[in-house]
Amino acid sequence: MHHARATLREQGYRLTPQRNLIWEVLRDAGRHVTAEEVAAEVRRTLPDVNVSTVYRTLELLVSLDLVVETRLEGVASYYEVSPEPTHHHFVCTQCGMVGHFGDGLLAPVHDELTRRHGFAVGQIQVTALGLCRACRVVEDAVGAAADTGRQA
Amino acid sequence: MHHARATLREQGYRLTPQRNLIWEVLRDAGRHVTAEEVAAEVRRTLPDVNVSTVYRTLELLVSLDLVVETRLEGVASYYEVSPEPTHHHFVCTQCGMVGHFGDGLLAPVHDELTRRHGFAVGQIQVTALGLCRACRVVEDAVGAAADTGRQA
DNA sequence: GCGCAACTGCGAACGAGTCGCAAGAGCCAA
DNA sequence: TTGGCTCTTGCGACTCGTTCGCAGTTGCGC
Ligand SMILES: [Zn+2]
Ligand SMILES: [Zn+2]
Ligand SMILES: [Zn+2]
Ligand SMILES: [Zn+2]
Repeated sequence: MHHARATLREQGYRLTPQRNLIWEVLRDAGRHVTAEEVAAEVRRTLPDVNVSTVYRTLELLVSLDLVVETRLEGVASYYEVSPEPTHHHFVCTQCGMVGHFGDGLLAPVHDELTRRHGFAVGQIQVTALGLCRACRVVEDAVGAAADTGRQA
Repeated sequence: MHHARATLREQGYRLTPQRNLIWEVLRDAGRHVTAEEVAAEVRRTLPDVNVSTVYRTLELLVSLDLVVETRLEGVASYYEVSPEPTHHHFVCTQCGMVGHFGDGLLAPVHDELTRRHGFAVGQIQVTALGLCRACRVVEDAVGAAADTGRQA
């Protein structure tokens, strides 16, 4: 288990029931959750916890490197307990499935930016959008019949 | 120069002053601009053009592959006249400079997703955040003296 | 236990983007 | 040239994720 509580205390932050609970929810979720999802889950125990508290706490946890935030295009940010190795995401535009792949695959990018452009890479955000295996099957089946996918 | 007008007409879309102007602004900008920036520039000529028209037109131009839209984490989308080969961006968090790098560097990612995960990649969004060469120099100079960068 | 700064809840505000609708205007055909 | 059909536009209201200010509450060092 992470030492979120310890880290908070060490840094001089107060240990409140809200923070405790938000951390636990996040840790037990074991997947990518939005702030709203966290709030919903948290409220099953503490019904009066406000979204702003959730946002503030998530921001705090992120600043302490206990949680990582991933913003994918346009939609809500996703939060997850800091995973050991840096990773990136691929998201199925059909069913919403989120998958991971390692940062190592981006080595050529790091290289190019560093060597050719003298750019000091802070973080790289990569999100691949597409269709997961399951949805691809469905798509194929459906696509065989209908193809009126044009919009005026 | 692109044939936006021709393309529009060919596809049966009407050629309105708004669309014309929005296209010109985008083409003459020669860089990444947000919808709001486009709107502001457009209104210097046609003061009554509404944001929704700008959004609708940008969406249309994107659908015709005349313009590409790039969403970077959290902030507004930015638009640019379609560049020849697919490319991605690196953004200086200090001065806002935006650079490009080719899609080829992501080949390993494409491979991994396709082969290992059976994922049909639609598009990949990559944005590297960091410091450009120029800002790195400044940073170094400043960093030597002050280092009270902690927030409570 | 006390007190005060840190924290929370609340509600209002934000900013990007979308939508429905009625008025306006391309474009084609006559 | 003139209809006039339909695509477009402007407008205003709305959404949704997120942030903010403030007044009231509470953790925690004393
Ligand atoms: Zn799927
Ligand atoms: Zn993840
Ligand atoms: Zn810079
Ligand atoms: Zn670009």
